Amino acid sequence: MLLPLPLADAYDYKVPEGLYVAVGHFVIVPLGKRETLGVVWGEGTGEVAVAKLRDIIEVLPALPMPPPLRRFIDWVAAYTLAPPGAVLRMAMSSPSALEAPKTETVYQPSAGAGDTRKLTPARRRVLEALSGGPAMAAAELAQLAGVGGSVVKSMAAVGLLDAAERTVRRSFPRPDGGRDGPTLSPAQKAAADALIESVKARAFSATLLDGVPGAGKTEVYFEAIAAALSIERQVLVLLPEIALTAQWLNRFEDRFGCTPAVWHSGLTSLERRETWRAIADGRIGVVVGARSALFLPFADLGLVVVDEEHDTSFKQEEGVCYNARDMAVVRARLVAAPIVLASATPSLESIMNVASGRYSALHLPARHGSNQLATIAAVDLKRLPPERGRWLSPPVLDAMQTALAAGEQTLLFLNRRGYAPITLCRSCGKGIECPQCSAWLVEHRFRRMLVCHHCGYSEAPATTCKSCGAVDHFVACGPGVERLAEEAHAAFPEARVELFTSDSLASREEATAAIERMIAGEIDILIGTQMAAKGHHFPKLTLVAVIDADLGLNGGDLRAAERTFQLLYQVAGRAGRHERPGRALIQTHAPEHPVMQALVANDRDRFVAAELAGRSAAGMPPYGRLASLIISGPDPVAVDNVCAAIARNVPQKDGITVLGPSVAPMALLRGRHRRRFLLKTGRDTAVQPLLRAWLGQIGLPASVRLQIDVDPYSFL
DNA sequence: AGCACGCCGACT
DNA sequence: GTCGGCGTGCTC
Repeated sequence: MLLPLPLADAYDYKVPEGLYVAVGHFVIVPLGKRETLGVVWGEGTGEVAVAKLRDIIEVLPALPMPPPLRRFIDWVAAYTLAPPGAVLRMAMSSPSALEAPKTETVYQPSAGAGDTRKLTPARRRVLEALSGGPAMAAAELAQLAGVGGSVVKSMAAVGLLDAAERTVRRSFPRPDGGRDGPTLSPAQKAAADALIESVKARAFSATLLDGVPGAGKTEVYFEAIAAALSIERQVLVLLPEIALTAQWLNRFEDRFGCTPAVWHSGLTSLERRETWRAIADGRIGVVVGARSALFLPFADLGLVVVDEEHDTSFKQEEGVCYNARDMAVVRARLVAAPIVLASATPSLESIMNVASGRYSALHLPARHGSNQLATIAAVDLKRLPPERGRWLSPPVLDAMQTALAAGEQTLLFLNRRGYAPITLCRSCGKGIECPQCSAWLVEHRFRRMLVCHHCGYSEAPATTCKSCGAVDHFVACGPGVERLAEEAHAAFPEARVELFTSDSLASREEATAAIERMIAGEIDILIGTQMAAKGHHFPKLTLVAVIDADLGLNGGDLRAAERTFQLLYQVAGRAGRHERPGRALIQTHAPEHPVMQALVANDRDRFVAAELAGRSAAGMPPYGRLASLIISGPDPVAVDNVCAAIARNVPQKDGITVLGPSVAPMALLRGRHRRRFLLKTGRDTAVQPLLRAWLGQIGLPASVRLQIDVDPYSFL
């Protein structure tokens, strides 16, 4: 029995006499003093004395967990070294879906109701209302026939109507794969045909769908979705949470006649339950969701699509550390279905997988005429700096002026929430820090708060410095989006300026409304964090200015250059996607940096080649493998003791390097002191057995946690 | 993850 | 005197 708890192993239970239990059944079992849900995982281990075993209480009236999902959970647990129960937990996110669905009583004419002449007019109308149609609930039937509820009841009592119980289920519209799609370019058509073939093959295959922004990747994989629908198999589309927008759903609806089922953290428990059930019994054809949708109990999954496959938000870094893009490939393999990975800037991992033949690739060239890529230019901040205390350089201000005069829109991109990233005391020079993390508190001027972006701690802005007692000596340092909005207002008082960040737009609805205002041309200057960079089409947007392109490049992160390139390439792709030519201006202190050079030359291949060469030389992914261990706890001494024990057992083998223990980036997070080890191996070394052997014996005091992250992404 | 057990500060 | 804070440990 696997319980959805972070226990090391499955638990054994007895099957009471007369209870039928099979592998995959959802059950309720006793655990200590409480009862918990579980899934029958196998015959039992026999490791616990039979006398100690307790009885299964109940088998739940739900469809058993499909075998491929069980195998997937085991696979993910083994790969990530997470307890299997912790992975199961992600696959049981809607426990109420396992309970018996609600039923209602519905009525049909009985066999003996043939002769209607002797009936009262009211009774006759009831039978007419039912004639030829489906059975109906009493209230609905009474209303349709224009009679009181008692008429229906009495007819049932005298045998004119047969009563039956029917489960109440939310209905989901079925996307129609048979509708005509848009006219595809020859290249799109060829790619779509290849994907349709792989769907029809009902076998595992992985395909990278690679094309510049606006090349029409979505239309191409929509054809694969249509093919899966036509053979009655289910489709899972994974999108970064941020890209699951009304715009995407509208495109889907235009193609398939209805919106797909969605799965994300914002669903109500009712929506989760109904969606979960309909996926399990196959009534839902297409689910689009964030990474957690990987663990849904598909009855017959026939196609997986991961859009924006390079996006770092697919990587979960808390609890069970996994990359949904990589696990999606495994999920597809276990159900023998094709997977499509789509991106304008594929990850180096995927590019390598294509080179090695594990994935095939389909390339979409830019479509002539309709979508020209923006011209990209770097602005050298050393030569053309903004005024002191300002962040918009003269070339950017000029371009904004021109765009405004032409009635066109500008996007100012800055990946920094709040007013200013640091608040310093001019008297003693100290910055205001979070008490629980090694991070600066960020001023949010509109909310009148200082906020830690790592743990959520906040405090009211004070006038007195905690370090030196100076009064009113604080000064905001550096730019945040709020400050940029202030500057844009000052420079263009007549322009309509709006902020687009997770702070200014509290809900999905507000974000949608802001996007609509932008599309309608009601905004002249949009100022946003990466929320604004992903997945939107703004037809009147012709200028994108990247305020601080160097932001992602500092900090010694392995993937910094790759991430910066992907983000800036995406942002630049926002400009001029319709008839008007777009411009992207990238403010940087390092115009000579290979990332900037590749961007300006619009040469992705050159960037990829340079980056791959560097990774290869360093033995880093995708040429080598990494695992990170984070040891954390409130007491630094206890943390160091555990680190010492881990360091004593470091595996000694050729081709294995262990770095650490070192103070982890974010040395203090939510009040926990953090240390880190980094394990580096060759590409064909399996790191899991190594880590198991190494860390298996280490005893951990309860307050110290060891988190293993196989294939870490950010090193922060 | 719960839920209990257990050992030290402010209260009816 | 106790009510209760959450650190530690166990659950087939």
